[in-house]
Amino acid sequence: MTEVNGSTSKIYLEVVEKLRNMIEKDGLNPGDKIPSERELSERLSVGRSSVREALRALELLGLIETRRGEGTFIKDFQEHKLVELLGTFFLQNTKVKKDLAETKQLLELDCIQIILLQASSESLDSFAKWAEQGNFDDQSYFGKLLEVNPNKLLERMWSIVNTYAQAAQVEFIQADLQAYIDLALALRQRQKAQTEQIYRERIRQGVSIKLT
Amino acid sequence: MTEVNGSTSKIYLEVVEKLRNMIEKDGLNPGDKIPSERELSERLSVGRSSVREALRALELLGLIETRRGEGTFIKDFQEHKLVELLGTFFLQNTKVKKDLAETKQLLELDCIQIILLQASSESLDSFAKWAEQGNFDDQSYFGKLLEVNPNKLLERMWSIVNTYAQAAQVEFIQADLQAYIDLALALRQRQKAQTEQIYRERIRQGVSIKLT
DNA sequence: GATAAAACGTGGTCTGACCACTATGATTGT
DNA sequence: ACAATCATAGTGGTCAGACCACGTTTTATC
Repeated sequence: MTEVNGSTSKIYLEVVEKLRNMIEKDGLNPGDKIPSERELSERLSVGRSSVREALRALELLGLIETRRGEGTFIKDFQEHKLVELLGTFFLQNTKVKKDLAETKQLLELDCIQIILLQASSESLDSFAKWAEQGNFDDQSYFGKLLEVNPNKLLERMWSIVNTYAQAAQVEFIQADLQAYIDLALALRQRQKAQTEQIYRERIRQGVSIKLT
Repeated sequence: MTEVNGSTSKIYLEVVEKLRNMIEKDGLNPGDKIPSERELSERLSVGRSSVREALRALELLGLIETRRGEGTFIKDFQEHKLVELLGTFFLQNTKVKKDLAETKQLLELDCIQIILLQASSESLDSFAKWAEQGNFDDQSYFGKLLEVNPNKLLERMWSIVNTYAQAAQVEFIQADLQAYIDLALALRQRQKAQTEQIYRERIRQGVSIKLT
C-alpha cells in the first residue's frame, strides 16, 4: 500500500525539500523559528520520525539549531561541526587534499582579481590599515580579504573550501608578516602585477601547486 | 531514565562518533558495508530511531549510501552534497546574477590555468579532436573542458555554479564556433597567453564583467 | 505586586509494529 | 544434474504511541 511516492522516494528528503520551500516562501531568516516537529508531522502528513530524520540531517549540516524545550531555529550558518567529521571521516586521500589546496589558492587569486577591479578605495584603505596592525594569521588574513571582495558567492565558496581544507588538515605555511602587509598595500594601489607577484612568490611560495 | 550522557548529549551525535571510530578501527573503505541499523542499535545500546537519525544525517552529507533491502554502504566522498545544499538553502534569494556570471568565468579561467599546467597531452588531443567536430554549445563545451581538468573539486564547483546560473537565467552569449575550436587548439599547444586571449576576447566578449 | 507552583509545549528517545525490497537457500520441474 | 521457481529471512522505510527532560507560560498563592 502506500503511496504514490511522487519523485524523491524517502520521505525525509521530501521533508527537507518542503522545508526549504517553506523557508523560502515564508521568507524566514536566520534566527527565526520553524514549526515544531509535531506540527510539521501533521502539516506534511508524515510520521514524526521522518520529520526528525530530516531535521537531524539539517542540524548536522549546521543549517538549523534545535533547543530542547524551545524549538528549532534557522541558524546563521558558520562553523558547522560536521566539518571536523568530514576530515576525520573520509577526507584522507591525498587527491582530495591537493584539490582543496589548489582550489583554495585559485579562489584567493580570483578574489584578488575582483578586488583590483571592483573594490572601493575606502575598503582597500581600511583593509590595508587593518593589515598593518599585523594582528592575523594566514587564515584570518584571507578570510578578511575575501570579505573585501564584493562577490559574496566567491567568498562563500572560499569559506567552504577553507573549512574543508582545515578538516583535511590542509594548511598553508605561514609566510612573513610583512608579505601580507605588502600585499594589502599593493592592492590599495591597485598594482596588479605586484600584487600577484607578492601572492605567488612571498605568500604561497613553496606550496605544492604552482600556478602560472 | 537515563543517563550518564558522557559529553555530546544527543544520542544521534554519539552514534555518528561511534560510527566514525568503528569505520576507522575496522579499516572500512568506500564501498564497504556497515552493520545494519538493528545491529548497530543493539551493539550501541540505543534505539533504532537514534541510529537512523545518525545515518540519515550522514547520508544527506553524502558520506554513506543506503539501499533498501541491501544495507548501508560507505560512499566515495567525491559527490558531497554540502555545497549544493548550502546553495539551495541560503544562496537563493540573493541577487547574485552578477556574482554567478563572474564566478563562472573565474572558474573557467582557473580551469584553463590548471589544464595548461597539469593536463596530459593525450587528454588535450582528444579534447581538441572533439572540439573540431563542432558539436557543442557554450555550455556543453565548458562542461567538457572542466572534465579535462584533473581537479574534480573545481569541476564540481563549476557545475553547481553553472546550474544556478542557468536557473537565474544567466547565460553567456554563444560565440563563434571557431573561437571554441581555436581555444582547444591553443590549449593543446599550451599557449598560455593565446589561450587566455581567445577566452577573453573571442568567447566571453561583451559580457558584463571584464577581468584583467 | 511578587513569588512559587502547576500546566503546557517542545525536543529527545525508545519500543514495537508493518511495509517494500533484495538476496539467499530450499523446492520443484525437466 | 541443472535450471527455474518459490519461500524465507534480512534490510531499510515509515508510522504510531509512549515516556522523559527541559523551557515557557499560566495560574495559584502569599
